[in-house]
Amino acid sequence: MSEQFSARRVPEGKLRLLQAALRLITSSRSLTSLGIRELARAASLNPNTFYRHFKDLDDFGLFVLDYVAGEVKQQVRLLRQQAASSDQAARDTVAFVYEYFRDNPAIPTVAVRELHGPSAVLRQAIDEQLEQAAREMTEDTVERRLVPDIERSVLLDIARTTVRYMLFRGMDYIEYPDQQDAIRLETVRFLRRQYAGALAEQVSPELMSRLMGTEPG
Amino acid sequence: MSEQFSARRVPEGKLRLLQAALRLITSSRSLTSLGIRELARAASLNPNTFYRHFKDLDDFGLFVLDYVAGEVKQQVRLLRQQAASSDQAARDTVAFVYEYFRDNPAIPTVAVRELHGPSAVLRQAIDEQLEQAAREMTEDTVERRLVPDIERSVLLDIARTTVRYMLFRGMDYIEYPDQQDAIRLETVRFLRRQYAGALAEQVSPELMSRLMGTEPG
DNA sequence: TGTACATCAGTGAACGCGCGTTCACTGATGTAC
DNA sequence: TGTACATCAGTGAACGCGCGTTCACTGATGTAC
Repeated sequence: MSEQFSARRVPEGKLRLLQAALRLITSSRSLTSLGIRELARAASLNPNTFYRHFKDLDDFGLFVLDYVAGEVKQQVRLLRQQAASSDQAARDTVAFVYEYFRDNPAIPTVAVRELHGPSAVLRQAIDEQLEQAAREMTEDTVERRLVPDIERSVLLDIARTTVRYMLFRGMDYIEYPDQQDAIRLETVRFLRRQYAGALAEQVSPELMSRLMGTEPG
Repeated sequence: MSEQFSARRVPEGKLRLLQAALRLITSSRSLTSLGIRELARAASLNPNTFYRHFKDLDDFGLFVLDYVAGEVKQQVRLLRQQAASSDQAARDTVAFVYEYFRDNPAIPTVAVRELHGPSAVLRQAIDEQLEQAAREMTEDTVERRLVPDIERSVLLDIARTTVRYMLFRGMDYIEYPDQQDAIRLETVRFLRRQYAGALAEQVSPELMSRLMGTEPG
């Protein structure tokens, strides 16, 4: 029903190329290394159809990334709604994200591969996405008072690290299904350790400094 | 002088191909996506010379990785010698590693790109390298009593995370020279926060748990 | 409501090019006697 | 010590193939009057 409108707006071929890219990425290719003919073949289309919708592969790459960003944004909204309605523990949030990765493996895969990949344009696009995710996570932590009394800049710092941590752990989560419990557990421990450390340093920075052989700050 | 022996053993062409690969990787390519003719061209060699030394590109990839691993091993030995002779702070260790990355950008680049890249063989090889680095770091921390009273398994966990953290921050360190001070500082903070967190949790795990909404562990 | 025309999303054939790989050859170095 | 031969590291030409890209065409959908 509602398909009628959206399906008419986005042409069949464009959609098929997008889906083919996501499939190819998941089965161990990197977005940057895909070819036009390879994509067309995987989408059962004439190679030429590519040019009906995209200028070149960079153009296509950004389109795929845009789609992925949209999906993630939607998922984050969902996550925050759930978090607001119940008092969800960090553990559940972690589980939620990893389950999402497992069900949509193309998303963390493309992110992790292009984050340090050869294309500067894609790198920056991914970086902005991660920065936004970190900001959302910080907001969330503050609003829900999960960890009181930690400076906002420190929270943001932790969020940035955590987002990247979960991204690369997400790849393990997808690849080794038998380790999923362990990965979730380690992730929660990582998060706790970070917040605990931030708290401890606020309580007695000079003790920590002596311990680590560095100046406070 | 000492060159005579090693230079005779490793043929000119093989060396030139290796160097070409490191150069190409640094200037924004990924090891997996290099071509035989591309390598030969960059090394000013006949394409066919490649086959005198390598079976195929996978074979070559492993050779490059072996070389990189050797370089890193040597560097780690150097680092530990320096650390043993002076009582070097974490800050200096961090600086040392980042300077090394900046002077040898191909090393972190190839590691970060192939760690989650399409080739399972290379992924595993990199993973083993990182695991070894984490073990060395843990050894070091214990021997030098940098952070007393933290369980060894927790130290290893922190080391693993730190190695990966420094790898991807290393990419920023190379790419944005004006942010080098900031990156070093953030890295030290990250390290401190981890150790501080581990300590805090050992001191009062139940407080932390209540704070984070998770069971201890 | 019907008709004429434009636009859009697709196909198919063809192009020139760079790729990986093979074969035949060369000159230098190492080894046996 | 000299000579004959094998091995090694390189070159050059040629192959067939898949690639990106272009041109000409088609049928369906949207729009103007």
